[in-house]
Amino acid sequence: MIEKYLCESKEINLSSTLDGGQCFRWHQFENGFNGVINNECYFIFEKNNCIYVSSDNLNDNKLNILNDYLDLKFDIKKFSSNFKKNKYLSGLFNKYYGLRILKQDQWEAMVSFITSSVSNVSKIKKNINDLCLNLGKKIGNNKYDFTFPEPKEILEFGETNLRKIGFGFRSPYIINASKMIIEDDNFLRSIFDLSYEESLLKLTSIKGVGRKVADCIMTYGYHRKDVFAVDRWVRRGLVNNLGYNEGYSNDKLSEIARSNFGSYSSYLQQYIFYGEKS
DNA sequence: ATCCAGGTCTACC
DNA sequence: GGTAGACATGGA
Repeated sequence: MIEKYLCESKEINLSSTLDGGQCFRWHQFENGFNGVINNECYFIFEKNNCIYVSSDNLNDNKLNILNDYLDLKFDIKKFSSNFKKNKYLSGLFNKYYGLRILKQDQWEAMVSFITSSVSNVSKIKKNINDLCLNLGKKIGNNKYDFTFPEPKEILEFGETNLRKIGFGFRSPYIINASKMIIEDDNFLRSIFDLSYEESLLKLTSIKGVGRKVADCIMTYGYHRKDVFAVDRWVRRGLVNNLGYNEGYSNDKLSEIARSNFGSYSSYLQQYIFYGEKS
């Protein structure tokens, strides 16, 4: 295990970022979190006001991957300075400074957010980790060091077994998504090249993916910053604290917020979500 | 116990 | 284009 410096502690808040509802398989251990990126295990931790990472064969390439995954190049200070006039938003930035949006794997994000519908973070975590424990390959010594299963592996596991491990009515959606990805091996990759509207259309062609889930997939899996996912929590923030019309549907609110905030959308949404939940 | 959870689909107006 | 009801399950 090699250990390397990543950044100062103030640059990233590990618990709100790695365990704040945008991803579901980083696990707290002592002063940090264990997790998997690109089928490799990492431990990210805090020590002496700095963030470090340890991992096997931690070379420059893996360090770059990690910097990218954690979105460390994103300038939170510059971003948040655009909203100093707004009491609610500047309050969120003061309170949760260091919360970042992770650049996650597309397939994992897709399955995770199909699973998220009418669920809660602790149950989504249970579902997603059970899926990996049952179907993933063991790649490390910690309890949750498993790969995320490929579409083929999930398809072979089948709807009945997904129901058995607690995915409920989302089970057929995940099976169907697996089929679509297998039948069109360019499906996931192609979305990187599409406009927002085209991406939305393509993602919502998957059963179980509506606008909200599609927005989450684009935000966390495709790393788009011009996306404003509106769920029941973000809705509360928009309506109660930013003066948005209570009569509007979540879809409409998402559309309006997105046009108001442009490339600031995803990060604003993340701070609002975290703030409303806390 | 009863309610609620990062919604979506279907059927129908 | 908008909306009741159904949908599985587990945590609080």
